[in-house]
Amino acid sequence: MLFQDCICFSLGKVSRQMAKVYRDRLIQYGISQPQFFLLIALYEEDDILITRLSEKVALDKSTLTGILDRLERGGFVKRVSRPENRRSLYICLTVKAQTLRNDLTQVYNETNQLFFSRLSEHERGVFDEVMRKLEVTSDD
Amino acid sequence: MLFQDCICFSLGKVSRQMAKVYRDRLIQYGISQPQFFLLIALYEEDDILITRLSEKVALDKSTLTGILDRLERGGFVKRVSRPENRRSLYICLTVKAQTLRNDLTQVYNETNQLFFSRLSEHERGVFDEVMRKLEVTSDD
DNA sequence: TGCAAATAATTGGCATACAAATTATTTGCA
DNA sequence: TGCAAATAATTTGTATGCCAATTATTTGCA
Repeated sequence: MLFQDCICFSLGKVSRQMAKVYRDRLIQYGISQPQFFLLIALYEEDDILITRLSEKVALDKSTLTGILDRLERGGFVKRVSRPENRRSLYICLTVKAQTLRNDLTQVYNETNQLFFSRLSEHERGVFDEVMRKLEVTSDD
Repeated sequence: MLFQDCICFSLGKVSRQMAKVYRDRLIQYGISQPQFFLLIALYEEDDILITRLSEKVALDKSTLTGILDRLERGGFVKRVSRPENRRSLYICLTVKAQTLRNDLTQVYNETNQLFFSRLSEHERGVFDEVMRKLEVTSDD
């Protein structure tokens, strides 16, 4: 089988290329693409547990620790501890992040639209279905 | 737009999940998924320049430096310098890597087949076309 | 021919990304 | 009630992955 025919390689390649498009558009805001996706996830659902956030963005909790460190250092989020359960930490958007909400949401929509618009209605439907079918759950 | 509808997020998520499937199957050979893909690319075309290899696998040359370091340390490849051009380095598979060729090619084909088989003939065609359309060249 | 520009690869710096181990806290059951 | 098991997050270690800068070599042109 030719190298280019590998689904995993193909997905990874396009994924990296697309990430760069986001990177270039996010430089002005001082955040990376993974940090950006976390903020978008938090715009959708603020004040949530790290474990919940890690499920949402499909990244290991230990990966989030680092990204959240940098987002917190940049003043975009805060780790909030509540007395009910001192084990858990809630991630909350700061005023700074709220202020950027419109801007970042626009980058989010426009960039996705940039790629989305290359596909026909039919292709979009099939693509979604294919992504759903390729998702890995608990099997090999 | 809902978070899950972002093409880039969707691609990255599935890409990471699929990488894990390869990872689990490669543990026994002592190589990582990126190292594996490099070897597969070399099985297809051995004795090639690093620059050529980096185009083939769509990774930055500086990224390859590290992966090749580890492959070389593991005895899978060698950096070969030729007198015609002392700037260039050719990457060559070792006997050890050649010996593993059948095994690794089988992992490569079987794992891809695992995912490929989840799609219908039509979906495969559309998927290829979509990946082609989403590739980023020199535009935003 | 000589030297600036181009090319090939590496280095250094930073940010993911995951797995295994660890810490702190809470649960649940004997 | 007490303590083992479960849970939440972090830490540690290793490996990507990219970019900008650097080193070494080769090209090409004035």
